[in-house]
Amino acid sequence: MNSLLDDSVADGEPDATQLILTDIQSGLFPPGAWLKQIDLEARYGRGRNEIRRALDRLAQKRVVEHVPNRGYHVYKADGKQADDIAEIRIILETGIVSKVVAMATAEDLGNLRALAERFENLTLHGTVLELYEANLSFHRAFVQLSGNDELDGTIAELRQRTSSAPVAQWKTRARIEQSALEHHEMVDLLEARNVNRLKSLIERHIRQR
Amino acid sequence: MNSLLDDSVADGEPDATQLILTDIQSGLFPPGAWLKQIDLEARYGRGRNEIRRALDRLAQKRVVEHVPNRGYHVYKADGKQADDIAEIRIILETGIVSKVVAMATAEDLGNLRALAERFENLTLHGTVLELYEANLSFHRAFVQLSGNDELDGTIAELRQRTSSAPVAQWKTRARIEQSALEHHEMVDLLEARNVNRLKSLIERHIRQR
DNA sequence: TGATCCAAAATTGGTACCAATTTATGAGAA
DNA sequence: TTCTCATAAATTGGTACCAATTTTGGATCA
Repeated sequence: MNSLLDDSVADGEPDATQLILTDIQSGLFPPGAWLKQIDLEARYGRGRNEIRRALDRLAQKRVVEHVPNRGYHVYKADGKQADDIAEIRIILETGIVSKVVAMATAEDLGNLRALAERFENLTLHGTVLELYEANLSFHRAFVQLSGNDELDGTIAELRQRTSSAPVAQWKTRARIEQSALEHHEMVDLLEARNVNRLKSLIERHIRQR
Repeated sequence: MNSLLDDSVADGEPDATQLILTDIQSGLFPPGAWLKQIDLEARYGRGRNEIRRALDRLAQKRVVEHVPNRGYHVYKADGKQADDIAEIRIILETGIVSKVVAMATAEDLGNLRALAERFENLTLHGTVLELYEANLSFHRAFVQLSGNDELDGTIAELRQRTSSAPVAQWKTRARIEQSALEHHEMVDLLEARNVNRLKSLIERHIRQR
Protein backbone atom coordinates (compact mmCIF):
# COMPACT_ATOMS: atom_id res chain seq x y z
CA MET A 1 0.00 0.00 0.00
CA ASN A 2 1.27 3.40 -0.84
CA SER A 3 1.43 6.47 1.33
CA LEU A 4 -0.41 9.70 0.75
CA LEU A 5 2.62 11.66 -0.29
CA ASP A 6 4.71 10.77 -3.27
CA ASP A 7 7.96 11.46 -1.44
CA SER A 8 7.70 8.85 1.26
CA VAL A 9 10.75 7.53 3.04
CA ALA A 10 11.74 4.47 5.02
CA ASP A 11 9.10 3.54 7.56
CA GLY A 12 11.56 3.88 10.44
CA GLU A 13 11.42 7.66 10.36
CA PRO A 14 8.48 8.99 8.42
CA ASP A 15 8.79 12.51 7.14
CA ALA A 16 7.14 15.13 9.32
CA THR A 17 5.37 16.39 6.21
CA GLN A 18 3.63 13.05 5.96
CA LEU A 19 2.70 12.99 9.62
CA ILE A 20 1.23 16.46 9.62
CA LEU A 21 -0.63 15.79 6.40
CA THR A 22 -2.14 12.61 7.80
CA ASP A 23 -3.30 14.47 10.89
CA ILE A 24 -4.91 17.06 8.64
CA GLN A 25 -6.55 14.37 6.53
CA SER A 26 -7.84 12.63 9.60
CA GLY A 27 -9.49 15.81 10.78
CA LEU A 28 -7.31 16.32 13.85
CA PHE A 29 -6.34 19.70 12.46
CA PRO A 30 -9.55 21.09 10.99
CA PRO A 31 -9.56 23.68 8.21
CA GLY A 32 -8.52 27.04 9.58
CA ALA A 33 -6.61 25.64 12.56
CA TRP A 34 -3.26 27.23 13.34
CA LEU A 35 -0.32 24.84 13.38
CA LYS A 36 2.04 26.04 16.06
CA GLN A 37 5.60 24.96 15.53
CA ILE A 38 6.21 24.20 19.19
CA ASP A 39 3.21 21.90 19.36
CA LEU A 40 4.24 20.06 16.22
CA GLU A 41 7.77 19.67 17.57
CA ALA A 42 6.44 18.10 20.72
CA ARG A 43 3.84 15.95 18.99
CA TYR A 44 6.15 14.38 16.44
CA GLY A 45 9.39 14.58 18.39
CA ARG A 46 11.20 16.41 15.63
CA GLY A 47 13.50 19.41 15.60
CA ARG A 48 12.33 22.88 14.81
CA ASN A 49 14.06 22.75 11.45
CA GLU A 50 12.24 19.72 10.15
CA ILE A 51 8.90 21.11 11.27
CA ARG A 52 9.53 24.36 9.46
CA ARG A 53 10.55 22.53 6.29
CA ALA A 54 7.44 20.37 6.50
CA LEU A 55 5.19 23.40 6.91
CA ASP A 56 6.86 25.11 3.99
CA ARG A 57 6.30 22.05 1.83
CA LEU A 58 2.66 21.83 2.80
CA ALA A 59 2.32 25.52 2.02
CA GLN A 60 3.79 24.88 -1.43
CA LYS A 61 1.25 22.13 -1.91
CA ARG A 62 -1.41 24.57 -0.75
CA VAL A 63 -2.50 22.23 2.00
CA VAL A 64 -1.72 24.93 4.55
CA GLU A 65 -1.41 28.66 4.15
CA HIS A 66 1.45 30.77 5.42
CA VAL A 67 0.91 34.18 6.97
CA PRO A 68 4.21 35.97 7.62
CA ASN A 69 5.04 36.36 11.30
CA ARG A 70 1.82 34.67 12.22
CA GLY A 71 2.36 31.11 11.18
CA TYR A 72 0.68 28.40 9.19
CA HIS A 73 -2.96 27.40 9.24
CA VAL A 74 -4.86 24.63 7.49
CA TYR A 75 -6.09 25.80 4.16
CA LYS A 76 -9.77 26.26 3.55
CA ALA A 77 -10.64 25.69 -0.07
CA ASP A 78 -13.73 27.66 -0.94
CA GLY A 79 -16.46 26.32 -3.18
CA LYS A 80 -15.14 27.63 -6.47
CA GLN A 81 -11.65 26.31 -5.86
CA ALA A 82 -12.92 22.92 -4.82
CA ASP A 83 -15.06 22.76 -7.94
CA ASP A 84 -12.19 23.82 -10.17
CA ILE A 85 -9.91 21.19 -8.71
CA ALA A 86 -12.60 18.55 -9.03
CA GLU A 87 -13.00 19.52 -12.65
CA ILE A 88 -9.30 19.08 -13.31
CA ARG A 89 -9.49 15.62 -11.80
CA ILE A 90 -12.46 14.84 -14.00
CA ILE A 91 -10.62 15.94 -17.12
CA LEU A 92 -7.62 13.81 -16.21
CA GLU A 93 -9.39 10.68 -15.03
CA THR A 94 -11.86 10.65 -17.90
CA GLY A 95 -9.12 11.61 -20.33
CA ILE A 96 -7.30 8.35 -19.81
CA VAL A 97 -10.33 6.10 -19.99
CA SER A 98 -9.88 5.03 -23.59
CA LYS A 99 -6.26 4.18 -22.90
CA VAL A 100 -7.15 2.27 -19.76
CA VAL A 101 -9.84 0.33 -21.57
CA ALA A 102 -7.36 -0.59 -24.24
CA MET A 103 -4.62 -1.68 -21.86
CA ALA A 104 -6.40 -3.39 -18.98
CA THR A 105 -5.72 -7.10 -18.74
CA ALA A 106 -7.81 -9.70 -16.96
CA GLU A 107 -5.37 -9.59 -14.09
CA ASP A 108 -5.71 -5.82 -13.81
CA LEU A 109 -9.46 -6.20 -13.63
CA GLY A 110 -9.07 -8.72 -10.85
CA ASN A 111 -6.88 -6.37 -8.86
CA LEU A 112 -9.29 -3.50 -9.31
CA ARG A 113 -12.16 -5.72 -8.23
CA ALA A 114 -10.26 -6.68 -5.11
CA LEU A 115 -9.64 -3.04 -4.24
CA ALA A 116 -13.27 -2.19 -4.81
CA GLU A 117 -14.20 -5.00 -2.46
CA ARG A 118 -11.75 -3.83 0.16
CA PHE A 119 -13.37 -0.41 0.15
CA GLU A 120 -16.79 -2.02 0.31
CA ASN A 121 -15.82 -4.09 3.32
CA LEU A 122 -14.47 -1.07 5.17
CA THR A 123 -17.83 0.59 4.62
CA LEU A 124 -19.12 -1.20 7.68
CA HIS A 125 -16.42 -1.01 10.32
CA GLY A 126 -13.52 0.95 8.85
CA THR A 127 -12.18 4.22 10.19
CA VAL A 128 -12.33 7.37 8.12
CA LEU A 129 -8.63 7.12 7.41
CA GLU A 130 -8.89 3.51 6.31
CA LEU A 131 -11.70 4.41 3.97
CA TYR A 132 -9.66 7.29 2.63
CA GLU A 133 -6.69 5.04 1.99
CA ALA A 134 -8.77 2.33 0.38
CA ASN A 135 -10.48 4.80 -1.89
CA LEU A 136 -7.09 6.23 -2.80
CA SER A 137 -5.74 2.79 -3.61
CA PHE A 138 -8.60 2.06 -5.94
CA HIS A 139 -8.22 5.28 -7.87
CA ARG A 140 -4.46 4.96 -7.99
CA ALA A 141 -4.71 1.48 -9.40
CA PHE A 142 -7.16 2.71 -11.99
CA VAL A 143 -4.95 5.60 -13.01
CA GLN A 144 -1.87 3.44 -13.20
CA LEU A 145 -3.53 1.34 -15.85
CA SER A 146 -3.05 4.27 -18.17
CA GLY A 147 0.67 3.58 -18.19
CA ASN A 148 1.37 7.20 -17.38
CA ASP A 149 3.61 7.17 -14.32
CA GLU A 150 3.43 10.91 -13.76
CA LEU A 151 -0.33 11.11 -13.73
CA ASP A 152 -0.65 9.33 -10.43
CA GLY A 153 1.35 11.91 -8.53
CA THR A 154 -0.37 14.78 -10.28
CA ILE A 155 -3.80 13.56 -9.33
CA ALA A 156 -2.66 12.78 -5.79
CA GLU A 157 -1.53 16.38 -5.42
CA LEU A 158 -4.84 17.66 -6.62
CA ARG A 159 -6.73 15.43 -4.27
CA GLN A 160 -4.66 16.61 -1.31
CA ARG A 161 -5.69 20.16 -2.02
CA THR A 162 -9.41 19.53 -1.95
CA SER A 163 -9.78 16.92 0.70
CA SER A 164 -8.23 18.81 3.56
CA ALA A 165 -10.71 17.08 5.79
CA PRO A 166 -12.02 13.88 4.26
CA VAL A 167 -14.19 13.51 7.29
CA ALA A 168 -16.43 16.23 5.99
CA GLN A 169 -16.78 14.50 2.67
CA TRP A 170 -18.17 11.11 3.41
CA LYS A 171 -20.36 12.25 6.19
CA THR A 172 -23.34 10.12 5.37
CA ARG A 173 -23.22 6.36 5.19
CA ALA A 174 -25.38 6.55 2.11
CA ARG A 175 -22.64 8.36 0.25
CA ILE A 176 -19.98 5.92 1.29
CA GLU A 177 -22.07 3.02 0.12
CA GLN A 178 -22.83 4.85 -3.08
CA SER A 179 -19.09 5.25 -3.66
CA ALA A 180 -18.54 1.57 -3.06
CA LEU A 181 -21.22 0.73 -5.59
CA GLU A 182 -19.73 3.06 -8.15
CA HIS A 183 -16.33 1.49 -7.76
CA HIS A 184 -17.81 -1.84 -8.68
CA GLU A 185 -19.72 -0.28 -11.51
CA MET A 186 -16.51 1.23 -12.81
CA VAL A 187 -14.93 -2.20 -12.94
CA ASP A 188 -18.02 -3.55 -14.67
CA LEU A 189 -17.92 -0.89 -17.35
CA LEU A 190 -14.19 -1.34 -17.74
CA GLU A 191 -14.77 -5.02 -18.24
CA ALA A 192 -17.44 -4.24 -20.80
CA ARG A 193 -15.06 -1.83 -22.53
CA ASN A 194 -17.74 0.81 -22.48
CA VAL A 195 -15.71 4.01 -22.77
CA ASN A 196 -18.48 6.57 -22.82
CA ARG A 197 -20.53 5.26 -19.95
CA LEU A 198 -17.36 4.80 -17.91
CA LYS A 199 -16.42 8.41 -18.54
CA SER A 200 -19.74 9.77 -17.40
CA LEU A 201 -19.72 7.52 -14.36
CA ILE A 202 -16.28 8.79 -13.35
CA GLU A 203 -17.47 12.34 -13.77
CA ARG A 204 -20.43 11.73 -11.53
CA HIS A 205 -18.27 9.83 -9.07
CA ILE A 206 -15.78 12.64 -8.64
CA ARG A 207 -18.28 15.44 -8.71
CA GLN A 208 -20.67 13.97 -6.19
CA ARG A 209 -18.16 14.23 -3.39
CA MET B 1 2.77 39.79 -17.41
CA ASN B 2 3.04 37.01 -14.94
CA SER B 3 6.13 35.34 -13.58
CA LEU B 4 7.15 31.75 -14.04
CA LEU B 5 6.28 30.69 -10.56
CA ASP B 6 2.83 31.00 -9.13
CA ASP B 7 4.14 32.15 -5.77
CA SER B 8 5.79 35.35 -6.87
CA VAL B 9 6.44 38.20 -4.47
CA ALA B 10 7.04 41.92 -4.64
CA ASP B 11 9.59 42.78 -7.28
CA GLY B 12 11.88 44.45 -4.76
CA GLU B 13 13.10 41.13 -3.43
CA PRO B 14 12.27 38.23 -5.69
CA ASP B 15 12.26 34.84 -4.12
CA ALA B 16 15.45 32.86 -4.54
CA THR B 17 13.36 29.99 -5.84
CA GLN B 18 12.30 32.18 -8.70
CA LEU B 19 15.84 33.31 -9.45
CA ILE B 20 17.28 29.83 -9.47
CA LEU B 21 14.43 28.53 -11.58
CA THR B 22 14.91 31.30 -14.12
CA ASP B 23 18.59 30.48 -14.36
CA ILE B 24 17.72 26.85 -14.94
CA GLN B 25 15.15 27.79 -17.55
CA SER B 26 17.63 30.03 -19.30
CA GLY B 27 20.10 27.19 -19.55
CA LEU B 28 22.71 28.68 -17.22
CA PHE B 29 22.41 25.58 -15.09
CA PRO B 30 22.11 22.72 -17.57
CA PRO B 31 20.44 19.43 -16.71
CA GLY B 32 22.66 17.41 -14.43
CA ALA B 33 24.58 20.41 -13.07
CA TRP B 34 25.23 20.47 -9.34
CA LEU B 35 23.90 23.54 -7.54
CA LYS B 36 26.36 24.33 -4.79
CA GLN B 37 24.84 26.26 -1.93
CA ILE B 38 27.85 28.52 -1.51
CA ASP B 39 27.78 29.55 -5.16
CA LEU B 40 24.06 30.29 -5.05
CA GLU B 41 24.52 32.32 -1.87
CA ALA B 42 27.12 34.46 -3.56
CA ARG B 43 25.29 34.75 -6.86
CA TYR B 44 21.97 35.89 -5.44
CA GLY B 45 23.24 37.58 -2.29
CA ARG B 46 20.98 35.54 -0.04
CA GLY B 47 21.55 33.74 3.23
CA ARG B 48 22.19 30.06 3.45
CA ASN B 49 18.76 29.45 4.83
CA GLU B 50 16.85 30.95 1.96
CA ILE B 51 18.97 29.06 -0.55
CA ARG B 52 18.28 25.78 1.19
CA ARG B 53 14.57 26.48 1.30
CA ALA B 54 14.59 27.37 -2.38
CA LEU B 55 16.41 24.16 -3.28
CA ASP B 56 13.99 22.13 -1.20
CA ARG B 57 11.07 23.75 -2.98
CA LEU B 58 12.56 23.07 -6.37
CA ALA B 59 13.17 19.50 -5.31
CA GLN B 60 9.50 19.20 -4.35
CA LYS B 61 8.59 20.51 -7.76
CA ARG B 62 11.00 17.98 -9.22
CA VAL B 63 12.93 20.67 -11.01
CA VAL B 64 16.05 19.60 -9.14
CA GLU B 65 16.90 16.35 -7.44
CA HIS B 66 18.26 15.99 -3.93
CA VAL B 67 20.96 13.47 -3.10
CA PRO B 68 21.55 13.29 0.67
CA ASN B 69 24.90 14.63 1.75
CA ARG B 70 25.80 15.37 -1.84
CA GLY B 71 23.51 18.21 -2.73
CA TYR B 72 21.05 19.21 -5.41
CA HIS B 73 21.42 18.85 -9.14
CA VAL B 74 19.24 19.93 -12.03
CA TYR B 75 16.79 17.20 -12.83
CA LYS B 76 17.13 15.30 -16.05
CA ALA B 77 13.75 14.11 -17.20
CA ASP B 78 14.20 11.01 -19.26
CA GLY B 79 12.23 10.37 -22.41
CA LYS B 80 9.40 8.43 -20.83
CA GLN B 81 8.83 11.00 -18.12
CA ALA B 82 8.87 13.90 -20.55
CA ASP B 83 6.37 12.06 -22.74
CA ASP B 84 4.12 11.28 -19.78
CA ILE B 85 4.11 14.89 -18.65
CA ALA B 86 3.45 16.10 -22.17
CA GLU B 87 0.53 13.72 -22.34
CA ILE B 88 -0.95 15.11 -19.14
CA ARG B 89 -0.72 18.58 -20.59
CA ILE B 90 -2.42 17.36 -23.75
CA ILE B 91 -5.26 15.83 -21.77
CA LEU B 92 -5.74 19.04 -19.81
CA GLU B 93 -5.39 21.56 -22.60
CA THR B 94 -7.55 19.61 -25.02
CA GLY B 95 -9.97 18.76 -22.24
CA ILE B 96 -10.99 22.39 -21.85
CA VAL B 97 -11.33 23.18 -25.53
CA SER B 98 -15.09 22.82 -25.71
CA LYS B 99 -15.47 25.05 -22.69
CA VAL B 100 -13.05 27.63 -24.10
CA VAL B 101 -14.84 27.63 -27.43
CA ALA B 102 -18.10 28.21 -25.64
CA MET B 103 -16.85 31.02 -23.44
CA ALA B 104 -14.43 33.00 -25.61
CA THR B 105 -15.63 36.51 -26.44
CA ALA B 106 -14.46 38.69 -29.28
CA GLU B 107 -12.27 40.57 -26.85
CA ASP B 108 -10.66 37.35 -25.67
CA LEU B 109 -9.87 36.45 -29.25
CA GLY B 110 -8.26 39.83 -29.74
CA ASN B 111 -6.07 39.37 -26.70
CA LEU B 112 -5.01 35.93 -27.80
CA ARG B 113 -4.22 37.24 -31.25
CA ALA B 114 -2.06 39.95 -29.73
CA LEU B 115 -0.15 37.41 -27.67
CA ALA B 116 0.35 35.22 -30.72
CA GLU B 117 1.73 38.22 -32.54
CA ARG B 118 4.06 39.11 -29.72
CA PHE B 119 5.52 35.63 -29.83
CA GLU B 120 5.80 35.87 -33.59
CA ASN B 121 7.67 39.16 -33.38
CA LEU B 122 10.12 37.77 -30.85
CA THR B 123 10.86 34.98 -33.30
CA LEU B 124 13.33 37.25 -35.05
CA HIS B 125 15.28 39.06 -32.36
CA GLY B 126 14.00 37.83 -29.00
CA THR B 127 16.10 36.02 -26.43
CA VAL B 128 15.31 32.48 -25.45
CA LEU B 129 13.85 33.65 -22.17
CA GLU B 130 11.66 36.23 -23.87
CA LEU B 131 10.35 33.58 -26.21
CA TYR B 132 9.71 31.30 -23.27
CA GLU B 133 7.77 34.00 -21.47
CA ALA B 134 5.77 34.96 -24.52
CA ASN B 135 4.88 31.35 -25.23
CA LEU B 136 3.86 30.95 -21.62
CA SER B 137 1.66 34.03 -21.77
CA PHE B 138 -0.15 32.75 -24.81
CA HIS B 139 -0.88 29.38 -23.30
CA ARG B 140 -1.86 30.91 -19.97
CA ALA B 141 -4.31 33.23 -21.64
CA PHE B 142 -5.78 30.31 -23.54
CA VAL B 143 -6.14 28.21 -20.41
CA GLN B 144 -7.68 31.04 -18.44
CA LEU B 145 -10.51 31.21 -20.94
CA SER B 146 -11.72 27.96 -19.46
CA GLY B 147 -12.69 29.85 -16.31
CA ASN B 148 -10.86 27.31 -14.18
CA ASP B 149 -8.51 29.31 -11.99
CA GLU B 150 -6.67 26.29 -10.67
CA LEU B 151 -5.84 24.83 -14.04
CA ASP B 152 -3.34 27.51 -14.87
CA GLY B 153 -1.10 26.74 -11.91
CA THR B 154 -1.39 23.02 -12.45
CA ILE B 155 -0.25 23.27 -16.04
CA ALA B 156 2.52 25.70 -15.11
CA GLU B 157 3.85 23.16 -12.66
CA LEU B 158 3.83 20.46 -15.27
CA ARG B 159 5.60 22.66 -17.76
CA GLN B 160 8.32 23.48 -15.26
CA ARG B 161 9.07 19.82 -14.87
CA THR B 162 9.60 19.11 -18.54
CA SER B 163 11.22 22.26 -19.74
CA SER B 164 14.20 22.25 -17.44
CA ALA B 165 16.14 23.75 -20.30
CA PRO B 166 13.89 25.44 -22.82
CA VAL B 167 17.00 26.25 -24.78
CA ALA B 168 17.22 22.66 -25.83
CA GLN B 169 13.67 22.70 -27.02
CA TRP B 170 13.46 25.43 -29.57
CA LYS B 171 16.88 24.87 -30.96
CA THR B 172 15.97 25.31 -34.57
CA ARG B 173 14.48 28.48 -35.96
CA ALA B 174 12.16 26.34 -38.02
CA ARG B 175 10.52 25.01 -34.87
CA ILE B 176 10.10 28.42 -33.36
CA GLU B 177 8.43 29.68 -36.48
CA GLN B 178 6.28 26.60 -36.59
CA SER B 179 5.14 27.32 -33.04
CA ALA B 180 4.31 30.89 -33.98
CA LEU B 181 2.23 29.67 -36.90
CA GLU B 182 0.41 27.19 -34.74
CA HIS B 183 -0.47 29.85 -32.21
CA HIS B 184 -2.18 31.82 -34.93
CA GLU B 185 -3.86 28.71 -36.23
CA MET B 186 -5.16 28.03 -32.74
CA VAL B 187 -6.78 31.44 -32.65
CA ASP B 188 -8.21 30.84 -36.12
CA LEU B 189 -9.78 27.55 -35.11
CA LEU B 190 -11.04 29.06 -31.88
CA GLU B 191 -12.65 31.83 -33.91
CA ALA B 192 -14.21 29.22 -36.19
CA ARG B 193 -15.44 27.31 -33.12
CA ASN B 194 -13.95 24.15 -34.55
CA VAL B 195 -13.51 22.02 -31.45
CA ASN B 196 -12.15 18.85 -32.98
CA ARG B 197 -9.53 20.39 -35.22
CA LEU B 198 -8.46 22.67 -32.40
CA LYS B 199 -7.98 19.70 -30.13
CA SER B 200 -5.82 17.84 -32.60
CA LEU B 201 -3.79 20.96 -33.29
CA ILE B 202 -3.12 21.46 -29.60
CA GLU B 203 -2.07 17.85 -29.31
CA ARG B 204 0.40 18.25 -32.15
CA HIS B 205 1.57 21.57 -30.80
CA ILE B 206 2.41 20.21 -27.37
CA ARG B 207 3.82 16.93 -28.58
CA GLN B 208 6.13 18.37 -31.18
CA ARG B 209 8.27 20.14 -28.65
C1' DT C 1 -18.48 49.37 33.17
C1' DG C 2 -16.00 49.38 28.97
C1' DA C 3 -12.43 50.95 25.89
C1' DT C 4 -7.48 52.12 25.24
C1' DC C 5 -2.91 51.69 25.82
C1' DC C 6 1.33 49.74 27.63
C1' DA C 7 4.19 45.97 29.16
C1' DA C 8 5.16 41.01 29.33
C1' DA C 9 4.91 36.58 27.24
C1' DA C 10 4.76 33.77 23.33
C1' DT C 11 5.70 32.75 18.65
C1' DT C 12 7.90 33.14 14.42
C1' DG C 13 11.91 33.44 11.54
C1' DG C 14 16.64 34.41 10.58
C1' DT C 15 21.83 33.99 11.58
C1' DA C 16 25.79 31.74 13.09
C1' DC C 17 28.08 27.96 14.39
C1' DC C 18 29.48 23.07 14.37
C1' DA C 19 29.21 18.12 13.34
C1' DA C 20 28.88 14.54 9.70
C1' DT C 21 29.80 13.21 5.22
C1' DT C 22 31.83 13.47 0.90
C1' DT C 23 35.36 14.92 -2.36
C1' DA C 24 39.92 16.36 -3.53
C1' DT C 25 44.91 16.07 -2.79
C1' DG C 26 49.15 13.97 -2.23
C1' DA C 27 52.37 10.56 -0.36
C1' DG C 28 53.96 5.92 -0.61
C1' DA C 29 54.25 1.21 -2.42
C1' DA C 30 54.04 -2.17 -6.24
C1' DT D 1 54.36 5.17 -13.82
C1' DT D 2 50.08 3.83 -11.63
C1' DC D 3 47.25 2.19 -8.07
C1' DT D 4 46.01 2.53 -3.04
C1' DC D 5 45.45 4.52 1.03
C1' DA D 6 45.55 8.22 4.32
C1' DT D 7 45.08 13.01 5.23
C1' DA D 8 43.18 17.59 4.31
C1' DA D 9 39.76 20.54 2.23
C1' DA D 10 35.19 21.43 0.95
C1' DT D 11 30.32 20.83 1.24
C1' DT D 12 26.16 19.61 3.25
C1' DG D 13 22.90 19.56 6.99
C1' DG D 14 21.46 20.01 11.67
C1' DT D 15 21.31 22.47 16.30
C1' DA D 16 21.21 26.30 19.14
C1' DC D 17 20.73 30.86 19.85
C1' DC D 18 18.78 35.53 19.22
C1' DA D 19 16.21 39.30 17.00
C1' DA D 20 11.68 40.89 15.19
C1' DT D 21 6.87 40.62 15.38
C1' DT D 22 2.62 39.44 17.23
C1' DT D 23 -0.48 38.18 20.82
C1' DT D 24 -1.92 38.16 25.48
C1' DG D 25 -2.92 40.15 29.96
C1' DG D 26 -3.65 43.80 32.89
C1' DA D 27 -3.60 48.53 34.41
C1' DT D 28 -5.27 53.21 33.55
C1' DC D 29 -8.58 56.49 32.10
C1' DA D 30 -12.95 58.13 30.29
